[in-house]
Amino acid sequence: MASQEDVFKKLIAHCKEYGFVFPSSEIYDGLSAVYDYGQNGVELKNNIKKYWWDSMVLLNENVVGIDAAIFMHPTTWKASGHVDAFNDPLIDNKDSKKRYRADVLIEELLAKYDEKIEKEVEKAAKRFGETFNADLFKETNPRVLEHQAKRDEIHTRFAKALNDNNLDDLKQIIIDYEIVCPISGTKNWTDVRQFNLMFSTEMGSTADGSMKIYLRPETAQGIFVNYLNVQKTGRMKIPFGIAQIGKAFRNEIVARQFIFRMREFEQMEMQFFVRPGEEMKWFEYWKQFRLRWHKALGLGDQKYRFHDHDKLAHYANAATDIEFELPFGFKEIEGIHSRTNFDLSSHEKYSGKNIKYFDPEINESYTPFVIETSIGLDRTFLSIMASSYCEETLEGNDTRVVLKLPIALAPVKACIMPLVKKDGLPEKAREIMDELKFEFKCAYDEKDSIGKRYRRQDAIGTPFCITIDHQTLEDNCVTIRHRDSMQQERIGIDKLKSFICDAVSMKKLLRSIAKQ
RNA sequence: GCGAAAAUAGCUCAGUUGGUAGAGCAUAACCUUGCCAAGGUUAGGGUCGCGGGUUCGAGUCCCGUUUUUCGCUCCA
Repeated sequence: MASQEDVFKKLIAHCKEYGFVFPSSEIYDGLSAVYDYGQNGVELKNNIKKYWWDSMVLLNENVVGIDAAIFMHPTTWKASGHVDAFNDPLIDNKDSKKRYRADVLIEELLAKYDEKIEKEVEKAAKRFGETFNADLFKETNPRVLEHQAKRDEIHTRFAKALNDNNLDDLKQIIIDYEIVCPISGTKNWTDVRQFNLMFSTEMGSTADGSMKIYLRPETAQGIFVNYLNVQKTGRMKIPFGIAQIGKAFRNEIVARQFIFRMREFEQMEMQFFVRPGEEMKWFEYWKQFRLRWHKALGLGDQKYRFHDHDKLAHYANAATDIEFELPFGFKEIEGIHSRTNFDLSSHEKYSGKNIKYFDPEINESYTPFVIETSIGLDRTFLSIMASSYCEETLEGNDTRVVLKLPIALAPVKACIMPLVKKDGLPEKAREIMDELKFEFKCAYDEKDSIGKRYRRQDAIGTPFCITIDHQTLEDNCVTIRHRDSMQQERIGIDKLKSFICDAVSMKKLLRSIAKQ
């Protein structure tokens, strides 16, 4: 039996070979952990987006959408805590494989010199008794002066390195003063690296007039800073939600596992604003709603599980992940967080603007609490691809690779093929295609044997193949061949459109989410 | 980031002690067959990931580098 690892490798190869996912800038050797979606990938991705968007915005009358810019005012990220939380110079010890803040290591060294000086002072104090003048001692004792000189020397270099943001100098200090790892006791250090997960760039073209801005590391803040705009212009009453789909960027130190962790990725987020004290009720509601969304895809209920967080982030008072079983184990696909009023309060503080909501029902003004549902689009894409990829052995030891994608999400819904490339069959096939192409994505194929053409469509997950044969010209019926069962049925051309429209519609999925 | 492995045509791979880059599949054209892939003829496609070095000569040996996969680490 093929190991899970092999399955994953095959899936990656399949994604490339059939135009789902390509490595970015491949002709230049690629760019680490950045991928492009191909002709089939983009269709699948767009369908996932539509499924999510419709489930949020159509099924919930108190949820509306926005599309905020990727660039935001830099203070946004101070308020959200992103700037302070992750802006440290880090260094790894290669032996213990432990990571330290370089500035903290140096500060500890300075503290050691302070300790040494204090010890000298204490010793002297004991010797001289009450007549001891500590300040005078510090200024004159050669050992203290030596320590002090060394300390000052380190401190000066340290301050300069920090001021210049010079990581090489920081490392040089660690090397020059022989700082060792507290665990391994060795001096085998990596270079010092700035560990800021946010990508930054300059806005404004003149050197002195420019401003450092960030590519958003999450889409949520675009919703928070707009919540009052939406509430007022949309006459929204709490509880209400704002949905958004968009790119976010994180400069991950280690980004791996294909499109599971990328530096540029897409999120589908909804922030739901509730009355303080009612957040747990809504947290539970959205947990169940979101799980129904996943399960409606029919990938297998046993592949999902909740994972509650023990350690909560600085903004949350409850958090759970929806995990999905990928070839490399159960992994987080979606997070559902009770974010309290951390973000809104913080934006209120930093902006100085009053963004409280006046609740007419209880005649009170308050900062709403927030329940967030945040799903990774690329991870969802991967989970769907991984569980749809299927190698089948058929009669006669024949094999086929088939992508059993949820029909509503398939990139191509139908492939129209004339049985032979003559006798007017191609013309008839084109005629049918010209009618269907207004309804859904169709493909046309007349090359190679019919069996070969079926296999090609199986590989990209096309649910229906429509074959036009000689009999079609007489009775106006075609053969529909089903992807999963490989069964065929005859159907009148006049019924074709409604048959496929019905089968590929997202309505069935949406209905099963709506009814509890 | 550390450690290990890998990189040759779109895909899967072969390439001997260093001696003129190959196969199958795929792609395109034409012919043939016609309901579950792999009939015939022909064509296109590779400075062997990239850069150095050793050598008369490097896909092959050495060094560096990039990318990918795995383990550890990290993941607001």
